[in-house]
Amino acid sequence: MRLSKSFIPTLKEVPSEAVIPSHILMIRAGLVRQLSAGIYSWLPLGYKVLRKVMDIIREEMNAIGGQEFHFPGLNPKEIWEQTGRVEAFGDILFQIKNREYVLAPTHEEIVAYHAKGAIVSYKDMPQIWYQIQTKFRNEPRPRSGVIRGRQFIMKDAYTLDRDAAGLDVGYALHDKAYRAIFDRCGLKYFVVGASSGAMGGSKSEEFMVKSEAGEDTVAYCEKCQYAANSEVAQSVTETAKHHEESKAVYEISTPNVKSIDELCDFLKIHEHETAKSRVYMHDEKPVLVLMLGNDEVNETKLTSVLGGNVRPCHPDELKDISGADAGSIGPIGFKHKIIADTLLKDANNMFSGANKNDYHIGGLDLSRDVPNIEYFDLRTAENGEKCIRCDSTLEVFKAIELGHIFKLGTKYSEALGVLYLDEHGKEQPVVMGSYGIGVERILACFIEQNYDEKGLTWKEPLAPFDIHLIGLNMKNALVSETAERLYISLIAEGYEVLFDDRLDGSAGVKFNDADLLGMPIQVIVGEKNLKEGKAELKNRRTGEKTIVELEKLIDKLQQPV
RNA sequence: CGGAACGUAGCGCAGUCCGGUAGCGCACUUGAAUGGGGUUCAAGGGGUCGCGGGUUCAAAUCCCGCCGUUCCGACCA
Repeated sequence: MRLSKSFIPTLKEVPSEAVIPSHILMIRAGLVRQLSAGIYSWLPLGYKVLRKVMDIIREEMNAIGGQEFHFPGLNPKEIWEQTGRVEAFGDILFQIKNREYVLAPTHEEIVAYHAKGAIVSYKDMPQIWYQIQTKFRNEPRPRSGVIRGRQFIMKDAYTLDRDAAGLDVGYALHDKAYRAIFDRCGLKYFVVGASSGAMGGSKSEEFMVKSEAGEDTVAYCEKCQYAANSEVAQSVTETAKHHEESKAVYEISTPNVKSIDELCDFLKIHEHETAKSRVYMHDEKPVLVLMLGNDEVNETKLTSVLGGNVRPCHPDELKDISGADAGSIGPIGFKHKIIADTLLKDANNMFSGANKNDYHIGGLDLSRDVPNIEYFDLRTAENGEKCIRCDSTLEVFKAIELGHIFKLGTKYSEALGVLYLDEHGKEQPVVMGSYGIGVERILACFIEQNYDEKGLTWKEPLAPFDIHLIGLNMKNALVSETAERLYISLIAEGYEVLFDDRLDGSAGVKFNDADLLGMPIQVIVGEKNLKEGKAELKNRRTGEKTIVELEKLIDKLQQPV
């Protein structure tokens, strides 16, 4: 493709609305342009890469027996009401104003709708249905460019099976296909076991890419590949000590001491000699949660331990419940349920709040002084702690969710009446799985992992072009004739070539554009080398330059770099 | 939804405090020079100063309301 005739608007300056590297570079290299918050237009160069990603996805989905559909983005609201998801999605669901339609944020309902009455026998299954299509979600806060948008392209797949065993097979196939897709795209990723969440299924796994721009926090063990969302991640760390001699409880005057740090300073003690108190409302009944030292309560873990609704108490509720304000609350004399983190199990000689403002207690022995205490894992794993599986060191970092595979079960088939007859003539609900990939996120993540100070650094198979051919001074007849000839023969060799044939534009402009656009190989044709019948090859990634005789250029390209 | 910032030419920004006929750099057009790392010179074109209202002889500038964009947080099947 000739640059002189292409719409590839590059930007020298950093657009002010972009913050993360992939977003900045996607705009600067003319891949995308923003239309509105969380809504992007794909420009020709960006869409070319996106098509390559989609082709890889199609190949791998077809390889596991997937059949490609194209479902409508506009859906009748009625179907969404039947599964209760108009309410479940709430404000995230876009609703059309002048007709009873919604813009589909996902397609479980539509898949179930088409399966109903068409998948009627156990002989009709298994089925793998997928599509690559635009989804709409009214995100309250779009961010990070294409990574979190109000409109985005998703590959979503659905399996229809007769039973759980069939679902296991479909699930495993998708796991395999997803690994193949992300491997082929050249991404460094890892797989995280996720909580089943509100979708109502059993097992789910997330495919994640480490990134500062991520919205999930995960704990990861390099050695044994243990990976978990920090909402559920566990770790091994030092427990509170149990001393031989258990002191009696005594009260200490601690004026203006509120935090654990202040208490440790004031009493000259270690943080692991203290038990921090947090009060939550569990279905409108107070619960005291004790944590070791400064550990924070992991509210996801707390909620799954207690069940029901859990929220932190408001500051003005605390005095009524405990007799003291935050900073002086403790287990002794607390009249409601008390639970503690496992690190505190059987701890004694501990310091904690006295349920009396400006007082703390010492000599706390949890098993002696708190009769009905129960212990659970309630803390959040932190960077540098030990892996629960292999005792190696855990790394905790932010990550972007690229894909999610999910065992749905029969929630949608039951709600919409998608039933089949088994070999005994008995009516059964179809068992579903759903599997998503953020197509644009693949591209954004690839860029997050592949760029330098000059710009993008593509590699096969996502590179929009194999070769960026630069004719330096195209007003020079020899240069332009040679470059034109090279352009034709490179294409004849089967390369995808972007040809900078612009008549104006100095060498510096062309070099910088080529580095910004980041094709793997640059072929540079200029007067200097042409005098000796040579041209230059440059490896964009390594910056390595080689001067080659024109006749040998194509041979040289075919050698591994 | 809570907190904060910003909105002036295609892009990046100054001007706003302290009201008085809208500026800079890049990009663009024309001409010339240059031609291996964003080169140089000259001449140009392009702006309802986000929108609406108010104060004033006079508003990009002060006041009120709205909209938009971004960041932090909450939310995230």
